[in-house]
Amino acid sequence: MEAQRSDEVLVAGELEVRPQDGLVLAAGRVLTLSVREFQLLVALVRSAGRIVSRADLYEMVWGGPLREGDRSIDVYVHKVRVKLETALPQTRFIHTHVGFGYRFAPEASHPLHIS
Amino acid sequence: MEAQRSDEVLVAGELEVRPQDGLVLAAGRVLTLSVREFQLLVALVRSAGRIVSRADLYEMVWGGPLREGDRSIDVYVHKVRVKLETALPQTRFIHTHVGFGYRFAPEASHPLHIS
DNA sequence: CAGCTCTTTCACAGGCGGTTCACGGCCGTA
DNA sequence: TACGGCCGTGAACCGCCTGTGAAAGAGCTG
Repeated sequence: MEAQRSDEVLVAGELEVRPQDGLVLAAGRVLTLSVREFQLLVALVRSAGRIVSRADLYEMVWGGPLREGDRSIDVYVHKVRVKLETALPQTRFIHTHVGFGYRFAPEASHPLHIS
Repeated sequence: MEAQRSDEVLVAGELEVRPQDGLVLAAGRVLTLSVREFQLLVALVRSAGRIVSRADLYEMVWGGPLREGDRSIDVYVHKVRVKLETALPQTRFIHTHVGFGYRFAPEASHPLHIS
């Protein structure tokens, strides 16, 4: 059963998402996202820590099966990344796992140099 | 608390594998593996403690008979070993049994009684 | 209808990953 | 010692996946 979500607040690092209000706060300041961008972010945040396949992500946000050759997800991931990056440059939120999908998790942008 | 049933989690020492999420955690930190590397690791972990022949391993991961002269398994065992070793230097996970195959089991890298 | 924003599609490029090769070390055996 | 099977390992080849800017299409507002 679903949890009571009328006052759901998702927090990830400096990021705060309020699904029912259509509101995103980055370090306390309002982030302006389009509908699709917002839906995608919510889907990712709700799956935080796990890798979500493109097919599942598409199903969650667009509500249908991902068609062959559809790149919408890539484009929107990019758009959301740009906005998150602009607002919180020191943190990376959306991680690509080639062949698997995307994983949402706040991590430092500049981990100690790997040599 | 949330009850998640299909959430199989394989644990071996500091290593944690979540087959359905495509996720591997080493000492709590995300380990990035390619699809093949991940499949191979899952196959090995599911056979933990037993020696698995190359033929069986190939069958499990590649889904077909191992062809004469195919070295893919050796290459991928090496790749996985390198990543596990990098993340958890103090433990050896994949052991070679010459002429038989590989065995997965977390064991200390440096037996202290040998000088 | 005009103009705007949002969404989707297109095209190109770079990088990643799967497979195969090649070389070398180790270990039995003749 | 010489040979051959088995395995470790670095690297090349090449196709596919993903990032990304831009164009085209769809929808909203006045």
